[in-house]
Amino acid sequence: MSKQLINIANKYDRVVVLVDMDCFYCQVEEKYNPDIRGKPIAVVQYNPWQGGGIIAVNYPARAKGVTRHMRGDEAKQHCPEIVLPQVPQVRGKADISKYRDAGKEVAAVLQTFTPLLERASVDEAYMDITERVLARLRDMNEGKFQLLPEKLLNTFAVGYDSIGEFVQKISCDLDEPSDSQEMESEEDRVALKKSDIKLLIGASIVNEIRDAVKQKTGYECSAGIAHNKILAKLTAGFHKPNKQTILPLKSINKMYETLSIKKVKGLGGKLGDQVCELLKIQFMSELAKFPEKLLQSHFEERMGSWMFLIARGIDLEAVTPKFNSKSIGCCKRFPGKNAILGLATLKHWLGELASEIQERLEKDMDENGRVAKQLTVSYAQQIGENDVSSTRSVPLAAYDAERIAADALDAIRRNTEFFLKSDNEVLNNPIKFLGISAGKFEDNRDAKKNDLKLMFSNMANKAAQEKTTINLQDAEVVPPEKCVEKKNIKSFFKTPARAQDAETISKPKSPVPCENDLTSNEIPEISIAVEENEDKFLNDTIPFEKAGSPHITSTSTLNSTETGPDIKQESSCLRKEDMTSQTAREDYRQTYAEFCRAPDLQQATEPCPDCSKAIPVNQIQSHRDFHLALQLSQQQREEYRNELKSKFASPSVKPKAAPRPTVVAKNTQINKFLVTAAVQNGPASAPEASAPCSECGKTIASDGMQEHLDYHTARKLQLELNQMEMRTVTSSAGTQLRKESDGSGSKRKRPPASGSLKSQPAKVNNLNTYFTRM
DNA sequence: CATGGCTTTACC
DNA sequence: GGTAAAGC
Repeated sequence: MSKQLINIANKYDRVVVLVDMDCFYCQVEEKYNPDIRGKPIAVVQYNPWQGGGIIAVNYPARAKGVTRHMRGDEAKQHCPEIVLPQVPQVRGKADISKYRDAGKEVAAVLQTFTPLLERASVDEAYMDITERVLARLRDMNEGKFQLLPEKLLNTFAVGYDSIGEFVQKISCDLDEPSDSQEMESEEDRVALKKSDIKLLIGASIVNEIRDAVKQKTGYECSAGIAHNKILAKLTAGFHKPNKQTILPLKSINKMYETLSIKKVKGLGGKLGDQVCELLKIQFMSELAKFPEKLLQSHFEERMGSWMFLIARGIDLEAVTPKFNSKSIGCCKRFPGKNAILGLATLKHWLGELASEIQERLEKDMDENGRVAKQLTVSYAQQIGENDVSSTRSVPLAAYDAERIAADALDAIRRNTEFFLKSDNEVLNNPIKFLGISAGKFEDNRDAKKNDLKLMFSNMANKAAQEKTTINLQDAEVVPPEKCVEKKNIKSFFKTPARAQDAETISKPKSPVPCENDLTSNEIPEISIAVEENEDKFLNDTIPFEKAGSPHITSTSTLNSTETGPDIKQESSCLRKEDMTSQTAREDYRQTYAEFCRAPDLQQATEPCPDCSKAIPVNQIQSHRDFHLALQLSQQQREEYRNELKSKFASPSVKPKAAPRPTVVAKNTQINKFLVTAAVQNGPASAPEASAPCSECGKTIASDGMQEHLDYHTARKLQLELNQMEMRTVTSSAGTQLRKESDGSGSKRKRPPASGSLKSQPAKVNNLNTYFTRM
């Protein structure tokens, strides 16, 4: 289920808006602390190092030269009177729920204007307002609506000095059919003009949207108005704050001439660098000189097509309704000497993260009637010089912090063969980053509520989606029945046996009204869309056993196999005190053994004959193998074959550390693989260290690593050879296969947004009187 | 050690 | 499923 695309025939038919809150975190702070309104403000994140990291700067502060990427102290130098509100700190980490809630509040207002709202981040949302534009156009033609100048306050048009100039130009076009210098057909000219009119009307609607946001939430925002998402996003940045910008079709080419490729969303990172370097270009206009095939050959097939189109101002990605995020997670870094060294510390932070997750998941269940089914834990370990990150997923059994923490720990431990040093309390490899996230949400509303009406409504919606129409009626969906029997649901998912759970259940919930209620009545013809509605409803009939089916993981093995009951007890003891006292939490380190422990003794080494570096004696053999492998990588392709064959013939390389059954050749370049191997297992490796295998992710003791990697190398070589042979023999079959898997989901067509301008002769002359007045 | 803490997406 | 990249 990749991105929904619209039909290319409709590439200019939509009116797409990107609403972007101006320095949002600062606005939130200003709203709740009127004393600081209008002053220079930068929101900083807790870290006391040099005054904390700045994550948002308001415009008065920007005027003084304060930027992101500054620390609080530096900001003070530029602007001594600056106010530096702190992101709240809960459970020893930043807590941004304040801003999340504020973002939701804004999105709820936006949603009253169209169900085609796609939240892109906490402070950004795309809207497809095509339907509203067409409706207004009809009203104008019927004389029910007049586009007055005040509807276009704070509006700009790319390529024009003022919006008035743009309006003037549109009306001139209307009057003078002969636009000499361009070789356009009459039909093209009319279409172009109509697209401008739609954008202009769109701008008037966006002004109303922004007014509503300001009036209902107090927040200001900027917006870009264009025919697609990429351009809307780009355009929103042209005039800020509290302004809006139109991108007329005809201005795209001129704008592209000076627009750096790296400004385009998706090309701002390494890919953009690659594009610029490989093609020796810098601006978007230059990108249009390359044929699609060439772009596809340099990059991925899909990416090449995307680039080809966006170089022409075309982006077919649909605005897909989305209000809630698909995953809920939190994480924390432990840089430098903050690295987690001991099991007890690890448990501590997993507990904190899990606790936050539980809280947010419960809130999410209340608000959205859904439950997460998957838990993903990610972590980065320091191994030698570099940090190696991994993620592992397990079923999410219950919204229970202790269970989540235990399962997360279990997942880490299961993935790491030499997790602990011999004393069973100090980690072999320090942890520099920890994250827990929950996803794979399933609907959790009572099956009883799935009455026929709801079913029908959603099936109709599904059918409509398959027909891939967008209009308001079709997008209309019964809003999620929130707050339905949540207690029952909750008690089902919890194991009441646990004392903590009982507590949570009895904890009174504040009777928060559904946020949609606040605004949904304002504009009666629009109702609220449910995110990803189709398939989920079909699953609603599945009985609860499935949803709540106990995931029998080894909480018990956790106690028995590893550390024994002591640490677990210590940890839970500590937790209870932690919850009550902030200072107790800060002192957690004092109680942990690993902080009082002497470092391990160094192991005996011997110089390597090849590189003369000191290598632990028990690793010298594999280290020399490593040199051998490097040599091998420098030889020619033909030699790989021979090398491979001899390698397989010899029994010295065999899969000793049992690999996963589904090892796939990831890097087609063998050199790349060998380089990675060198970095991870090179001479820098600490004695007794273990490392995750760069290929299968499994943690392997360093002295066994080389053999393990050799195994992968051999396997890769074999796979590559196989692929080479396959390609030469059956190259056509390969392409067929790719097409088949690509074509099904991704290129779903969508017919024109109903009633494109072509089908409706716009009585543009009515506009004329207004236009000339501007 | 030094933006940090998010979230999403595409690819393998 | 896991990783890397991207962007706010």
